[in-house]
Amino acid sequence: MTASQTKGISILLVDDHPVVRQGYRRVLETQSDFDVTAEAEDATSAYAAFKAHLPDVVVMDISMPGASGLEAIRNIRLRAPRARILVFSMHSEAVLVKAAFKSGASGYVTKSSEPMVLVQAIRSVARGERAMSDDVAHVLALESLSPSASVFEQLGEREIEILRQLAAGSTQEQIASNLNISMKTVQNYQSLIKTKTGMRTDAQLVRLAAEYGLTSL
Amino acid sequence: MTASQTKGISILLVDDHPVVRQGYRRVLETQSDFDVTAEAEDATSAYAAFKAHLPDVVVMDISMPGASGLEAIRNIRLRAPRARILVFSMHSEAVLVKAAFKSGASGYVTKSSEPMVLVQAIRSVARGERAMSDDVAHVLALESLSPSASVFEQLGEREIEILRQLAAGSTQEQIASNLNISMKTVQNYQSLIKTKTGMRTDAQLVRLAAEYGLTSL
DNA sequence: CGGTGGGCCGGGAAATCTTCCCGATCTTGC
DNA sequence: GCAAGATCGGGAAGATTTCCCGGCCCACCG
Repeated sequence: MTASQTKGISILLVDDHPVVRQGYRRVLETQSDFDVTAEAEDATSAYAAFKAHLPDVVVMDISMPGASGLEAIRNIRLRAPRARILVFSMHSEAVLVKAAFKSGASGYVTKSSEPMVLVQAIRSVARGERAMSDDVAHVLALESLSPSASVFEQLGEREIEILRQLAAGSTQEQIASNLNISMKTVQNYQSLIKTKTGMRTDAQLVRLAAEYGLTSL
Repeated sequence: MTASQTKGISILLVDDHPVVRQGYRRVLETQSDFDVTAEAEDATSAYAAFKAHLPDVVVMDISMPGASGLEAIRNIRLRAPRARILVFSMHSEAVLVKAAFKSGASGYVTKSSEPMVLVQAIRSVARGERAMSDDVAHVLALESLSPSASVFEQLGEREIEILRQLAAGSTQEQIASNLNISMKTVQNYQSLIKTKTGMRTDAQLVRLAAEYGLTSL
């Protein structure tokens, strides 16, 4: 049923910036066996687009407003376990990379990579392999060696997402609404995050998050 | 000497992400009177590229690693006061926008804008006009209405010092001790600072302070 | 299987922090 | 002297934080 059976690789682009999507297209259309069949601009519409087009590979930025990109990945993989998702992100911090793979991503390429790195990575994941850019591999490799786990190591995915939104300046109410949980739960997580990381104030959390690239600032 | 005299608008692209630069190119090359003559990938090389090509318009992302994009703007305008610089950013916070214009930018367009918005903005700044995307205008307009004209200038010395320590991660208790005042006073200041600046959470205060260079981070 | 551990979700209650009110002092400038 | 404004803090109501608890689901293991 997918377009991949006979010839090219069909691709769904997910990014909230139109111009960046244009950039994907420009790079990808130089490859005759690539076919960009759809685009989506947020996590929620990503699954709809996936269902409608059943692309061979989803190329996705995970730092999008609102719902987490990680959740979108899980969402897609839940209903389509054979989906191949390639994360294309500004950040290469180990926490994020590991979270992405754990959520079901097949590859991870940073936006600072040369365009051809993205192209090669797409081919790899389309073949069912894992792929990542050099810088990501470097980060992961170092991470796997050091027994000194980063502060984030001990944070669950939910905790990381809440920390990210907190650091971005969202109020508890907004976070609760974004994640469809109660404010009480947000408060409990916030408190838990502080004890786990050893931070005492919200301000320290912001700085911690910024240090690890969780927020742009 | 520049290429603009007779026909098209020559453009220098500055962004640290190759793929994003491809996106610029793709959009801009649809315009027959545009001519993307150079690219740069960081703030420091931006001036060199400007000097070498003397483009009519510089399209620049200001959130780049290392040196501040704002500094690059100032750098260019210092030696070439007639340079036209259009900021193209992910963020539209009033502080950033104002800082950009203050540094010498001629326009400000967010990356979430439709591509044609960027195109029109480039034409505007090439004509010597100011230009910005709707969302940026919205933010600035609201800002100009609020009694907090400059958000920051209206803070007293004591308020700024407390904001600085807060943003640095100090607890109320530490601040009170440092300044030899009661915690209650610190709390009152903190509250006052929020209302004056329009920030709602501590996290937003940290980001505000960081954007103004109040804290290193 | 059933048990165990972990992540996720929230209630309860006391402690703490925030907000918005108020008055006090002190300096500055007219 | 007097007004303005910066600094300092109390009081009280409301919101947040902390720490405790139990329930749910899922993955792993004996």
